[in-house]
Amino acid sequence: MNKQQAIEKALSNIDNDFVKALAEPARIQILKLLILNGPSDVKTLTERLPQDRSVISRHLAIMEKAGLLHSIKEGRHMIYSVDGEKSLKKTEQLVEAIRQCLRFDCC
Amino acid sequence: MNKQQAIEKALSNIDNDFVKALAEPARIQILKLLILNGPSDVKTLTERLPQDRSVISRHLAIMEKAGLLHSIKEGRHMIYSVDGEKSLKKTEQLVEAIRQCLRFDCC
DNA sequence: CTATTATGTGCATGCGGGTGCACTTATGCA
DNA sequence: TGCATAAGTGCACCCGCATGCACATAATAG
Repeated sequence: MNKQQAIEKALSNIDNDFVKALAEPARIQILKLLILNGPSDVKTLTERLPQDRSVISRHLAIMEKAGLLHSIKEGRHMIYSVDGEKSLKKTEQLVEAIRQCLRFDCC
Repeated sequence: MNKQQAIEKALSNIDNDFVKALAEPARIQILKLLILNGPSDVKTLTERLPQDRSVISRHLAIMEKAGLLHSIKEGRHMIYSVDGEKSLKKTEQLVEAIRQCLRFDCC
């Protein structure tokens, strides 16, 4: 594998959806609440955030798709919680991508 | 320091400008070219990318402000290159923020 | 069975930001 | 001293997306 292929491979590990999910302050606030209070339903989160319930619902969907959260249905309630394992894995994958690239940068 | 303060402190280490800089595919392409070909001026980068020169110039400014790149002026040319040290530092700061948060998530 | 509650989704709106053109500024060259 | 080249910036345009309202769907309570 040549240099260009190696760099492309490393950069392809930067999950754009994951990074975009982290790039929105409102979503970081949701993350904070979920970590602070544990698994929560949409209504509870909405009561502690300025945005409309529908907005929170959409943010949660984005974050779940990105691998930050997972959800379970409990009757009428959707309980969202941090997917710690997958989040950490994705984050470390990001660091590794950057590391691999920087390894080429000096040569 | 209580739990909420600890989480807020950890999350405040998520540099929004840095994450946003990584969240744009066009900027990842620029990063790729800089790693592959080493320090380059704006014109050279533009010749290998579909966007207008002014667009590339603005992306470079954003990336420099985010800590991904640094630049030196050489006559008429602005030479941009990857700031490996700072990039890696910022990335690891991001992982550490996530790690600290997840530490609270289970308890 | 009906009313209420929780959630998701279609739609319209506004804003941030990526994009390109034209212009300006700075620097090197003849 | 002109002239060409490199880079940054003001401006306009447009797209993506966050936001909120209204409506639809699902599920529980009475």
